[in-house]
Amino acid sequence: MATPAELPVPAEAIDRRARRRLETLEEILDIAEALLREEGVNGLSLSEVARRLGVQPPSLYKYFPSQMAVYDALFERGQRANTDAVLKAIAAAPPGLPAVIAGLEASGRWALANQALAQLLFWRPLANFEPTAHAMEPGLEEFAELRRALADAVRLGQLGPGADSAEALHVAITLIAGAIVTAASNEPHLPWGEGRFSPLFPRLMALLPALYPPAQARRSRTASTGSGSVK
Amino acid sequence: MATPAELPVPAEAIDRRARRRLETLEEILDIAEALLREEGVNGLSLSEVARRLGVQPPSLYKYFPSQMAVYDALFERGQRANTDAVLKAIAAAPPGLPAVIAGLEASGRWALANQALAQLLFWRPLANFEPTAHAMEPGLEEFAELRRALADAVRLGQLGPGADSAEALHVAITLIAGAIVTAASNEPHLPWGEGRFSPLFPRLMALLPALYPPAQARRSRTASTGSGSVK
DNA sequence: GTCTATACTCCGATAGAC
DNA sequence: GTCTATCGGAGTATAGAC
Repeated sequence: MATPAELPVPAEAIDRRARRRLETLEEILDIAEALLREEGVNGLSLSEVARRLGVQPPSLYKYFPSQMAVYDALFERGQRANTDAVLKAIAAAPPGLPAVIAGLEASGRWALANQALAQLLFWRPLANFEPTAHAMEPGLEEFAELRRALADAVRLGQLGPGADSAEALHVAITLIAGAIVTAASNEPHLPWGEGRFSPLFPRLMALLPALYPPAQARRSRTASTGSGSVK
Repeated sequence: MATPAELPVPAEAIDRRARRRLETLEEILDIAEALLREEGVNGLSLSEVARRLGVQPPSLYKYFPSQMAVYDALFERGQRANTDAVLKAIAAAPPGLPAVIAGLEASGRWALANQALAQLLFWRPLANFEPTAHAMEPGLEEFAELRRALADAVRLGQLGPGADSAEALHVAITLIAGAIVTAASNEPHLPWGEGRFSPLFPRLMALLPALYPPAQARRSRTASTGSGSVK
């Protein structure tokens, strides 16, 4: 099991060791994530992680220098998972506005299904915890991809030129964030699509063309009565 | 200082004692609120409260039966403060849609200025804490008042008849909640009105007439080109 | 209604042997 | 990279004297 110290260590063994180390890192984060799910966003205890991993607490410090480093890794993991859900939904939807809507909805579904991690990402429930720039990166990628989808929507004539802007991205994010936080605070046990709040999401998305009306819509709206009503 | 036990206690003394007790209760909550502000929503420690109050921790149990009871009182206090801000803004604004907007904006200002309390109200960052119905009551009052203001807006022709509904109230709440949570998570140190998110609030409010267009707007919109754009 | 004393559990983190 | 041992606290809550 242990490599005798006096023998030269073959390169494969180093790889194996590195791989094993990565596996342990992931295992620690799996346990930490489960703990957050069970105990709430402030429920991470390194002692409990060690207990579940079957090691003594000091051993964890070979993998993470502090509790906050674990939180930071969880933050990055959450950003990664949320971003993956969004990118996947965007890729699967027709380009343009449908992709924007699909991406935002995927973010909402993910957040309600992972509320403790979502709180870590979307608010700041822990004093003295500031995510590192590295942990934030997936979120930037998500923002960039949503903005690309908005630009597609402008190109396709689904939204007006103003939608190709940082402001439009922020509006879209505000709409999904509102749906998430109202659902989570008022109906934390209901999944996306049930209750009084998350079902409003399609109506909120219909507001994007109202805020950034495409040229055709402007013309057609003046030609027909009552089309000013959104959905 | 202490009333001798063998003497009959005058009624004023009982009142004084009750008043003094209420004062202490408020003082405890003041300290607890300050602690939340300093340490985050999960930073309430009864030992620290006792330290700052200048008593020993066990003494606090004469006022609150448990830590969760303190959290519940803080929850109610937050609801009360937020609701007061909203009601005051509604009362000071012209009735109808301006009152709705003023009320929601007041809620946003309060939330950004009291983020730890706001997290307690608007998300569920603490495992094993469920606010009591009593602590929720001010929130219900706020919802009812906002809905009255929406009904006024319908009566005044500022919004269409659909705005006199629970759904419209939920939409309005979703919009302000989105503004709050995006500002708090992305720019926690900026006050309301600065940064990339809370300044979008007026544009979001302009979406209410887009969702629930009043009769006149429908007519005037068909008569003029380009007015389909919101704001 | 205050205190002392205490029971009990828990935590994050470090030193140093192996 | 694991462990034991330990530091140096933290905390909530209760019992009981005064």
